Amino acid sequence: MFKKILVVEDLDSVGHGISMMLEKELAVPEVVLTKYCDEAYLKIQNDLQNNTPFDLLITDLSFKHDHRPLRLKSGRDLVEKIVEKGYKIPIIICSVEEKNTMIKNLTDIDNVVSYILKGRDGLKELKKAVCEVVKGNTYFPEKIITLTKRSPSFEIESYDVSLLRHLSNGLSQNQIATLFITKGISPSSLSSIEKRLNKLKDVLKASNNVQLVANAKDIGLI
Amino acid sequence: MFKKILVVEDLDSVGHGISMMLEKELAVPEVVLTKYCDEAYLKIQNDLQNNTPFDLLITDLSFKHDHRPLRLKSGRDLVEKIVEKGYKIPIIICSVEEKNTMIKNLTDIDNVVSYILKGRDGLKELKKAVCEVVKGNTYFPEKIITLTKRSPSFEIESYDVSLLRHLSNGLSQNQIATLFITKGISPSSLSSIEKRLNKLKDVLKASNNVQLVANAKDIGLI
DNA sequence: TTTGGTTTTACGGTTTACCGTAACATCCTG
DNA sequence: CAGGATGTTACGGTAAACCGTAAAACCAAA
Repeated sequence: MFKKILVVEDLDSVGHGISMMLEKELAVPEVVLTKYCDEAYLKIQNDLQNNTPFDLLITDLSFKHDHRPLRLKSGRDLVEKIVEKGYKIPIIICSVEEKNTMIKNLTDIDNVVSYILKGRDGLKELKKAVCEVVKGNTYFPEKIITLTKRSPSFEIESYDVSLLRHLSNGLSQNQIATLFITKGISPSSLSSIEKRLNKLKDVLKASNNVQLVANAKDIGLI
Repeated sequence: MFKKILVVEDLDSVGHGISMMLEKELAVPEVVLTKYCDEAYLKIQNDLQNNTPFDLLITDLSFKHDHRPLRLKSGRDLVEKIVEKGYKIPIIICSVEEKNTMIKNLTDIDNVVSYILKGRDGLKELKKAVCEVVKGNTYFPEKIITLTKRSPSFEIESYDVSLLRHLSNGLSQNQIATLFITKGISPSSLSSIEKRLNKLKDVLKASNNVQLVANAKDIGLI
């Protein structure tokens, strides 16, 4: 079994349930529980540098925001940060999120070895997932597979997602263009960004940027 | 302490956390856990007739629906059914639901002696609540009181919500203006709509309409 | 190297959003 | 009624989004 697992979950009731299961039922010697993604990222980074890395990350997706100013506001942000840094830690996502595009985007990531829907048997499913992952397998319940299969065949790349993200964060198309230029992301011209957004508007049936971002949020793309 | 508590919670991870807390920390001898409101109602009714009634009901509000056909689809239905029957069992509601009208409606009910927001310290709060309720008191956290008693400095009216809805549906400010004119909704001028949107941008910390709608979706306003 | 097709970029024009300022209307209070 | 406070509408200028078209750059195969 895993020796050291990090659980990221804001609701203490859920967090206790999960860590209890890991400790009592699966006899994991070290379970670390944190309620913030920022904190989780620091722990992962820290323990990696100290040569005592986590064997597994179990994370929720949506987190309540309180007084604290946060850099990583969701489990998705955390996962993307880990991928960006090239960390090889396996990740099990445990969420109530059922939007298929969101699930598809996440399960496409190599680190994400399992996606568990919080539900009436979520804890049982999570236990099964951990048992499979420790053997080097992935574990995706039937419901997750059907949800992702049914996803639209339009291929929306990470470029499109980042475009929508920047838009939803209040950047103008022009600002995104200059940002992409400085970051060396291509295409970066305003014209190309416009064209790409037009394609997205077509796919997501939106008539302007506002509706585009709204629809993207509705289907869990961002 | 209470002798017999019924916990109604569909997510097993949360349910385990709560019943564990009640049994281990508060030494409640009998904790019954159920995942369906219908089942909960039958148990309450049954044990009352058998002269072994529950001392307390702890219930969630929103429940996932699966294959089972349900008569009571939410915690609210359950509470209202109990009130309708005149059962005197005290009720603690434990939910993520933060909408003030919903909270206000529920906390006005006599049976509802506490409302706990599931959050980072939800379990701790629930423990406090049970300890107060057993003494015959009610327990409403500060946040609940502020949510019900006083509305925020800037009250977001249904007008604002409809404005945001129309925006998210792809209408331009101009189109919304003409729509409001035909519908007789006031204010309807483009200028007023702009002004109202500016206020909303201020409140929701958005720099343009795109971010405004994105943020409104994030906090569940639309 | 040439060719054809795709992607990226450039540009001009129209509409809409954005942001002041100010006039007009309404309501309440002294 | 006068006065102020608030709410609504009007207008003008700048920035950005929107929507064509077309040139330039890129790439793979002939």
